[in-house]
Amino acid sequence: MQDIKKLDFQKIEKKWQSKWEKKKAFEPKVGGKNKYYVLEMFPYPSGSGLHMGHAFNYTLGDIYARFKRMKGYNVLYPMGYDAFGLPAENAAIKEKTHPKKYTQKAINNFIKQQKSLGLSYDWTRILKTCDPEYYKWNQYFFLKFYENGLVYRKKSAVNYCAKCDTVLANEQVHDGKCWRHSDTEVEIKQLEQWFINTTKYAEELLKEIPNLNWPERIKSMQKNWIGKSEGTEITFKINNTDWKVFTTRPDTIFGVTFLVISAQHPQLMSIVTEKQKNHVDTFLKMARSTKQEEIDKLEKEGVFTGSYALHPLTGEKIPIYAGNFVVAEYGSGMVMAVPAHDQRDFDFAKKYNLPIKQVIKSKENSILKAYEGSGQLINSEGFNELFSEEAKTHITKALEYKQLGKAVVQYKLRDWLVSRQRYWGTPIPMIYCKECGIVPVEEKSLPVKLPDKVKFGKGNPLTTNSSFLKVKCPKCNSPARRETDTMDTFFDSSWYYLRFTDNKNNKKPFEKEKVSYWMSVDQYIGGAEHANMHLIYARFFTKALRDLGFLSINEPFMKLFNQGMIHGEDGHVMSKSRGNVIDPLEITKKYGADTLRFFLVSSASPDKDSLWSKEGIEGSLRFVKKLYTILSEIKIGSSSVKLEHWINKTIKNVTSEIEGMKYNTALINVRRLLEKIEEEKEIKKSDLLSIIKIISPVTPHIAEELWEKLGKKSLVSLEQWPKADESKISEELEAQEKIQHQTLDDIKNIIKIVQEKQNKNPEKIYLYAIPKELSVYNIQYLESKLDKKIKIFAVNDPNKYDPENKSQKAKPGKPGIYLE
RNA sequence: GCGGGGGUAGCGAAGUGGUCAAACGCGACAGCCUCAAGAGCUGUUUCCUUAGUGGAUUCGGAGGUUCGAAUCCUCCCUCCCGCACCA
Repeated sequence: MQDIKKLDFQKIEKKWQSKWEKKKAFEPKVGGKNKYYVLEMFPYPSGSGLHMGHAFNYTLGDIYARFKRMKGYNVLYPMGYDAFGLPAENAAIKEKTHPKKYTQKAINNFIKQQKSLGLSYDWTRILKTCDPEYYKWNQYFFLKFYENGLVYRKKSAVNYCAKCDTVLANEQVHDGKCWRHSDTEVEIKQLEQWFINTTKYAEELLKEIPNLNWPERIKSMQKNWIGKSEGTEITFKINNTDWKVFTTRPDTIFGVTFLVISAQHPQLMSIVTEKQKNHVDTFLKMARSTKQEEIDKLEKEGVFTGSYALHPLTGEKIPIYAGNFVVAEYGSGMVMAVPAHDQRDFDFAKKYNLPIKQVIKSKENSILKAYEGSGQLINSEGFNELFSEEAKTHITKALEYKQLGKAVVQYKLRDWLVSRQRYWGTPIPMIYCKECGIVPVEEKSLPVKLPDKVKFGKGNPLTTNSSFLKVKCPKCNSPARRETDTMDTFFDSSWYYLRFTDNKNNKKPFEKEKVSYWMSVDQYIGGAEHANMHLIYARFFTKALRDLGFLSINEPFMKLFNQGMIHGEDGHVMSKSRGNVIDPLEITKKYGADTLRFFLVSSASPDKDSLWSKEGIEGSLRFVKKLYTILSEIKIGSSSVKLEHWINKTIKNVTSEIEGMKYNTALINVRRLLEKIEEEKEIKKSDLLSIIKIISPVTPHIAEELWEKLGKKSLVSLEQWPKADESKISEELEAQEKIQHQTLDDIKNIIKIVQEKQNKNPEKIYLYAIPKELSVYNIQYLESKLDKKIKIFAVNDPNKYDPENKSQKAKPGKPGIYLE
């Protein structure tokens, strides 16, 4: 019996999945007022297939898409594959196959698994970024960016991962290590690379954050990443050349007693004197060999360069040190040190016996610590008595007047390094000509196709294909060399949501009309790990494309939802090495897709982490079966007033809870409703249909099956979401129901006590209600629950049977009770 | 250090000023069903007390506001996540 039921679910799922596809149920067209775009972060198709996190992510989106569709929206809900990338290339090499083959196989597997979950994607809009039809537009945008000064090539200190064998963007370095290899220190190399001018949009990226309906933590992460600080850029003369220094505390300028230049500063050697050269070299050797982990605990160290700078306001000679604690890439890589008012400078000064000059009044006259707060200026000729805030302005103005400084804004955000020395990515459409220099590929020659035939081994595989490598210069026709670097795959994922709106267009990346209709994405769903990567790049792209006339929106994703993580039964993150991985496909086979979907969204609020549990999935199976059984077996007739109350109340609650993505509590309401239905003999058909509708986003397969069983020819997935009839909701009725339950509990309690204490087994029950409430008690219900005879009297009934005068105990909402 | 989010009954998890000893699930226990097991069904699940009552103690800890606090305020402890010598 068990097994047959399980098999039924399997069959039902297959049946409806193919019906949805045949009937093109989920393929929207441009048009209509209420568009709604639901999107999950598209997956990287790994060879190991879908994991539970994917299943969870897509279930969340699917429920939402189905709900919005039934609410009458024209819903765009597409799926694609972030198919380029290093892991595929490496995996393919390992398996001695081609990345293209490897990826295609992985994608096919993903599609199969996603379909088996019953996800309502518009499969005609599918896209994969490794398709030339897609990456052609990557190249096109790259050229457009180049034309508009948003792409440039520059030699600079870049991050390099030896395991990836390529350079990385700043965002891909986590804690000094490669984002893919947490055991690999990133090396700093001086290389010439392609950059995208993301910092041009730093201010706008920051400014718009408060307007986004995103989780706070993602917003704060982006804010920190962009890292705006306002301050003053001050010029110090060193050997008659200008050196700039950035500070947020120009009010402390009279407290500067030395300067510190970063040990990694490219021009460091130019200010090191002959005499100090040896010292500096020794120091650099030591500083360079320091590992990232040690930097945390590292003491501030430095060495005198031998040079002095002139103080811009006092003209004093200020010694310059090279230091290990100054970040080369931020500001100008050199800082002015004010030991009295900056703890780091203080530590440094103490260590090397440098003077400490107080310029801000502080309450405590401590010499153990720097006073970092603001206050009234002292020892600052011409600015004494001023408070920090006004002093900042005045001093900056004074510097501006002397042309030795200006107010500036600094960001931590760096330009996006996009070139990668790897094969499996979009070729960068550039050509190097000996005569003409860097020449962009002409638009009509796009796409620059990734050649299949390359040798994998050391270095960039693209250099091994000479017919790819050797080209003619588009300008002068002389022999030239093609760029062999490919693009960071985050380039691909920065605009895929736009391509979904018009994925088959082979003349343009997308039609403006279509993109204007569908964008922005109304609900985006994905993990938090992309806060400072994909989500920043995509925002940048949208703004850049807007300014190039492709779009008219400012932000790609208005609402963002971060799902929690599904942990293994042991409480740890699911991982192969821990052996706690649960494969969604296996679960679907064993318990059915509806059960898996139900389980994933019922155990906890979807934004929180939750635990996989065998008992949990089995509990979900029990419920889904029960749901199906009860709804398919209940007699069609009329609904009681009580049932109507519960149905409408449930519709009302479930609607608002799904809207707010509180699927877990929505399902609790459904559970309660089912209990109420169980207590009934029959139900009105239209009520039953409404119930099937509200369960259909979460358990779509059994919903369709039940819908069909009731003689419906349509798809419930495309039906109108029911509206709660407020007039049927009666809190009074619910209160009365509570009284029944309370009375039932009371009687049971008394029976128990009587049985235990008096060893009697009462057979008859007498209730004494206050006259007004006589009709509130449902004697039939109570009798059926207790399997005993019950008589009810009004407390003032002169003929009542009440040997122990229990009627005196009666209160509103509580009858007197006598048993015998 | 900075920023964000948590700590609720055996476990998971709702609840953000009264209707809260606190939904729901899981587990556990008891009963029914059954030859038996599972499934299913019914009930119990902070403690004491009790013919349905009354009381005590609970929502990380300590204080406070309030007629009233899991919910608001202050301080502290603790866990998770992100950034981190950014001048």
